[in-house]
Amino acid sequence: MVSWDGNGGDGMDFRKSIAELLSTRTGLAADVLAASVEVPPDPALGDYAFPCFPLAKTLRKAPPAIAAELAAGFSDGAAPFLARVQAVGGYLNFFLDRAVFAGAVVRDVLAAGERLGATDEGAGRTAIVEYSSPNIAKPFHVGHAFTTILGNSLARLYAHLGHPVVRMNHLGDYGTQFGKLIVAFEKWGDEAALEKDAIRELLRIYVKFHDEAKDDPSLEDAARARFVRLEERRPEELALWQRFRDLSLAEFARVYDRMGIAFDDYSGESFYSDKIPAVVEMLQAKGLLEESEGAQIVRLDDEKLPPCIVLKSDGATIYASRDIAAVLWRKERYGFWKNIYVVGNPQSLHFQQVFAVLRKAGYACADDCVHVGFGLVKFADRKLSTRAGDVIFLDELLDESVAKTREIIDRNAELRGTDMSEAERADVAEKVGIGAVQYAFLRNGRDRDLVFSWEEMLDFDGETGPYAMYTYARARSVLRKAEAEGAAPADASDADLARLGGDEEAAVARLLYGFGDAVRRAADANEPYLLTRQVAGIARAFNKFYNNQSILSAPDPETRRARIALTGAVCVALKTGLGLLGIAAVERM
RNA sequence: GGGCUCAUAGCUCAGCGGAUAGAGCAACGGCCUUCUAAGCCGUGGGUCGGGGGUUCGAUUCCCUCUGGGCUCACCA
Repeated sequence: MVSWDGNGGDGMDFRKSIAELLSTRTGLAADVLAASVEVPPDPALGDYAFPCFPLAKTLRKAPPAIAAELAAGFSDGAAPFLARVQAVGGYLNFFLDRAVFAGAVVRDVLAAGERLGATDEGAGRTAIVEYSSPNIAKPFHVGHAFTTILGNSLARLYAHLGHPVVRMNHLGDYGTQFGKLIVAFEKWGDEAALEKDAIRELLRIYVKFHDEAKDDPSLEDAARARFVRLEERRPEELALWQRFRDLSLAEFARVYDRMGIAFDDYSGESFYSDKIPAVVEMLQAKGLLEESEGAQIVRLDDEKLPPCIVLKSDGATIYASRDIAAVLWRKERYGFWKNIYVVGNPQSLHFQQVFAVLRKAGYACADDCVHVGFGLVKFADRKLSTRAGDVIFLDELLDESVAKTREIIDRNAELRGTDMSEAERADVAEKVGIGAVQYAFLRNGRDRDLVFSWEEMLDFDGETGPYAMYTYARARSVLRKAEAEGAAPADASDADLARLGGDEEAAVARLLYGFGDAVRRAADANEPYLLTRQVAGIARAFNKFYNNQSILSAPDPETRRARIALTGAVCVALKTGLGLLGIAAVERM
């Protein structure tokens, strides 16, 4: 029997077992063979396949002949987990014993529970994930959704793999813009409006400032002067800055709470500001700094990158110097294994420069810094623009989605005659509506630009967040009925589980089996969509099973117990998978 | 102009060098006296941007061209 590790580790590896069987028959190294063992495009062709084409040259035989010969070497009982081995063309196809396979998968998924796919391989290796990082006093719009949702999922994935995780929100809470806000608030600020809706009020006076500054350049000077005083930590300026920051954070927190997102560290730009002089000194001491056009720069010609500006010609710091200081501080504070930046693709060059400067300065940790970029969120016909007022607040988007969900819930409740309370309807609408938005950002690879469309965002048909959540709710509904009749997933015996040999059941089992691998691949590539697809696949396979087979009215008690167990395993996988994407599961919808 | 990135069905996108290129949406046709129809089943739909090359085999790797997007010093 194949060794089996229900926690999703490397134990239950049929590919490896097959490679070992092939190794004894061909004399080739098992790990080399494992690399070429693949999964056929159609399950009817088998569960695994070994292409014999590469052997043709060394064996001086036609691939189909090699496949046929190898197949003959696999007599019945070559391995207990194999039902049969068949040569088709140049391929050697392996069929797993379905009942053994499905039964083993279901048993182990149920045993793993919410630890499905979890490992402790990351123990002692801290992963820092920097994400969201909004600017204080600016609207939190859909453009911020990508980094926030993506980063949240990555943090959860790393934690699932055993890494200590530090979730960092690198707030944009410093700079001349605060001088502007201080000037603008003293001139035109509205106390009541600030208390009521801080960001809208701050945005209003910020826009007002720019309008007025066109006719009155002295405003810009005043703003610079106030920022200098802020840097000197004068009480008056510091108090206003602190207030703007606190009020903004409180508003951000509302959105974060709704999405189940939290941070361990809110050290933003202001925090690193006093750590920059030491960095400049260090670069100077290492002879890396150079003056050019009045600015202090580090040349990166040998890295084939444009020079990195560390100090502006007026001596002020710039975001590159802040980010360099941040890496060094984080290394000292957390001793990170990986320092991950979930920041849009347009900043790719910036991070290359920052990492290159650190490398030149001799810091090995530069190689542990990773920029995880992603595409822009834009409208079909134009860019998202704060200035043009073309923003959709993330809150508004969530509200729309929740409202749409609520309509569907009410309609369905009437149709089905269910007894959902007002409180439950509200709770479910909130979770499903928000899950739909989160899912939309995790459905595809992160590199592509995401064209925002209300229509698509609020379409809950097909492969969407609500689809996966609906499937879970449906499966839970079956289990509740089973429980009411005294049956539970854990009741199934090995003999019962041997009944899971049908096409639909095997398809579900295959996808459940791939769960752990999907989690690891998603983390390795920093691509949560790899897990999203696995979750969607499990949901689709279960729906197909659900529509074609009876669970509670199965033909016999053994099959019924087995199918209840399978349904339980699907619930475990869906809830765990959605959780890793940052999406809540609901019991009814 | 340099760099990065993308180009696959009408639309949005998957596709670790391997079998007949897949999914969802949209379109069309079916399925609620039986476990939730936000579901399931079926049909149609493709010169994988163009051209070379490597390979037993290329949507996948290399080169080149075309066309988008982002970026290239004092905003982040």
